[in-house]
Order: sequence, then structure tokens, then C-alpha cells
Amino acid sequence: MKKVTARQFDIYNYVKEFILLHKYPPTIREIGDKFGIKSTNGVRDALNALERKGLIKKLSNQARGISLPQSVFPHVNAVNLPVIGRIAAGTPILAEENIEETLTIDKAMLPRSSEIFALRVQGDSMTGDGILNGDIAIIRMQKSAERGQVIAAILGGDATLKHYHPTEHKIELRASNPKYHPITVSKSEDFSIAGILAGVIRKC
Amino acid sequence: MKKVTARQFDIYNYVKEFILLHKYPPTIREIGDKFGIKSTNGVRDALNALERKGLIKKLSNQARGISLPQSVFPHVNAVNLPVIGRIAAGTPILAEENIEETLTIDKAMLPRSSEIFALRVQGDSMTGDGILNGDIAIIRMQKSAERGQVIAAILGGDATLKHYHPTEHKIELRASNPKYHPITVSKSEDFSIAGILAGVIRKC
DNA sequence: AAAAATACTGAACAAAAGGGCAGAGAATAA
DNA sequence: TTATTCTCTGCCCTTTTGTTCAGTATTTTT
Repeated sequence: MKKVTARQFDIYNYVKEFILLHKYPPTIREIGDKFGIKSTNGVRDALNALERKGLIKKLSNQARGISLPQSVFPHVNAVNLPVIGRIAAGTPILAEENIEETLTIDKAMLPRSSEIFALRVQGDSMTGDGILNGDIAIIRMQKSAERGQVIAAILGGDATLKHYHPTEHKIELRASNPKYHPITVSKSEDFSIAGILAGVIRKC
Repeated sequence: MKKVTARQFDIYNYVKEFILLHKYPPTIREIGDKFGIKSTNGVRDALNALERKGLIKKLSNQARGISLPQSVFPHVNAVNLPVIGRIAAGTPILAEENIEETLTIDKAMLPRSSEIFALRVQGDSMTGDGILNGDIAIIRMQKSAERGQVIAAILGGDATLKHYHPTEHKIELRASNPKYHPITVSKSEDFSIAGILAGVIRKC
């Protein structure tokens, strides 16, 4: 009652492949032709069984009304995000001219429901956190950060990763590579937080 | 004669989105309902125009017989690869029971034409190379490696990342965190190379 | 200004596709 | 063994969907 028979599985597979190939499901008769089933009811029985067993869903009285609960289309778990190289002075981060390329990345890698972009890391100032020159940093866009977090800081025309250490009147941006000294910026300076670090991707 | 009108483009867009959403094309009447076109022939005209202009293809006498020449499915440049957690003794790396989850990753991140898998990093032995505990290492499967390369080594039941330093009779596996001493294995031991490091992914 | 294309209505028709009923042989489960 | 499920035929019916014809008003192109 629960097991899917070989025949049923064959038919399920055909439906799946048909959809992948044609971008629409087959009709009952198309399935019948494929498997040499002369009666539409033969196919109907099989489809009903597959529906009872939860492999497909039938939309009643609809042409090509077979749908698959789990999407058979691959890559649904991924999103494209823009990779930012340099930031042209005065432009918003996601401005067309700043986007170097796009990267496809698994949704599991991303924080939910927030704007994301990627930043190509230049320099070795964050090697203490395992962030190397040439890495791609995934940044969750937000205007504020907590003490000690790694932020993408916009300073002049460049975006850099640094630890965020605000004091009353100034903000200290610390590298995690001891050979770099902290940078201190006053709040009036041309500085802003682009977002905080959400991930790192490296190609070796 | 060549330009697509605003109306036609709206209809084209609706068809596109409909397919993305439902995995099958809309019927003429569904399009008509959406746009308040009461006659099927109204829609037909629009579809014929779209076909003349090469945006869609109509399959005659077929239910839901609209197809789009270029796939509208975001054929993102990505592949799915298996993430390996622990390696069950005696099993091949890609055995079902070793696969913890799958990850979608951009093709640009991968070396071309070779078998790839991902390995969840356990421990801090490779922090000197910016590889932290919990990171996901992308491994290109191969049986041999060059001196100094970072390899995924199978030792007993576990896979670990280490620098490969072979000598005449033994193999030295070096961590990049100075607090760990090199491991020396003889060639007869239960050791093998699973592959070499091709990338790193970290979720912060 | 004339011709062509656009953007429809409305009606009728034909083909495609889904659904249902009765039945039957074979395999499976109870 | 008996009951149930599976797999299928055959036929008929209904709904859905595509196609065609006749026409109209508007816009665009030539």
C-alpha cells in the first residue's frame, strides 16, 4: 500500500524527465504511448497510485496537470549575488558600475531575509581571521554593527574588512594581522558601514 | 514589424513568470483572464505576434503549447556537490552514508572537469592557511599530490586536511597551526589521499 | 492617404486531454 | 484461501484548450 512499484516508479521517472526536457508535464495519453498503455485509464490508475503515495500531485481537469511536490528543477537552493570589486566614489554599493561579476551561492550559506553582496578581499590585513587576499567575503548589508564584529567599511573609495571598535568620539578599525596598526576615523569622516561579514569563499 | 509592443511584452513576461512559477505554460484562456482579454483570439493574435518576433514558439494543437526558445529557467552557473562529514570505515568517500548534505556552488569556484566534493573541517590544525574549524573545504578528487600541497588525507576513519610532505619511505602530514606536530605515516599504513584543496567556504 | 499591423469582440468548432464506469487477469498481502 | 492491490482494456462522456472565421476600432508604418 505504501511501496511504489517498479512500474509506477518508471512512470514517475518518465514524468520527471519529461518535465525537465520540455518544461511542461506530459499528458495521460503521452505517458500511455510511451509505455504502450492503450487505455487512458491504465495511466490514470498509475498516476492515482503515485498521488496516493505522495510522489506527484494531480490538478484536476487541467491539461498537463501533473505537478511534482519537490521541484525537479535543480539549483533552486541557490541565489545569485553581486561581487563588488572597487567602489566608485559617491556611488551606492550595488550600483551597476561596482558589480564585477555575479556568484551563485547556496542559500544555506546566507542569513535569511536580508540584502547580501560579495566583496573581493584585497590585502592581508585580516589573515588572523582566516581571511586571505583574494578571498570573497559575503557581506550582509546593514548600517550598524556591534563592537568587535567584522565589518565591511567604506573609507574613501574603498571597501575594506576590519574589526569594528567604536569609542565615544572616534571609531577604531582594527586589522587582525598584527603587522597592521589600527585605523582611527572620526565620525564626521567619509566613512560608513556597508555591512557585516557573513561568510568567506576562497578559490585555491 | 520587428519591435515588440508593450502589450506583447507584458504578455510575454506573464508567460515567462507563469512557467517559472508553475513549471508549465499557461493556456490561452489563462492569459486572457489575466489581461482582461475576453476573446481567445485576442490572446492568439498577441501570441502569433510574439512567435513571429521569435520570443516564443507555439506547438500547434497542444494544450499549454507555448515554449520559450531560450530557457527561462535560471540555468545558473552552479552545480551541486556532496558535503562529507565523517567517513565510515571502509566505504568509498562518496558513499551514500558519508554524505551529510549537498551544497550548491558556483562553477567559477571549481576546477574544470574533475570530480569534486566538500569536506566539513574539524579542528584548528590548518588555521595558518586561513582554514578554520567548521569551514567547508572544497576538494578535487585525485590520488596523488605534489609536495607541500594541502591534501585531504584519509587516516583511519577520518578525513583531515594537511600539507603533504612525502619522503622516501614515509609521508609527513604537516598542520599549518604551529601548536600541532607533524604526523608521520608509513606508506603501508591505512592512509590515502582523497584529493587536494580547491577552495574554502565559511559561514560566519 | 493608404496599407499594414495591433488589439481586440463574439461565436462556433475541433482537437486534446481528463474523468468515470465496468470488467478482467495477475500479483501481493492478510 | 481470500481479499486487496496492481495493471490494464474498452468505451463513453465532459471539460479544457486551441483554431478559425467575421468583424471593428486604433495605431503605426509606408
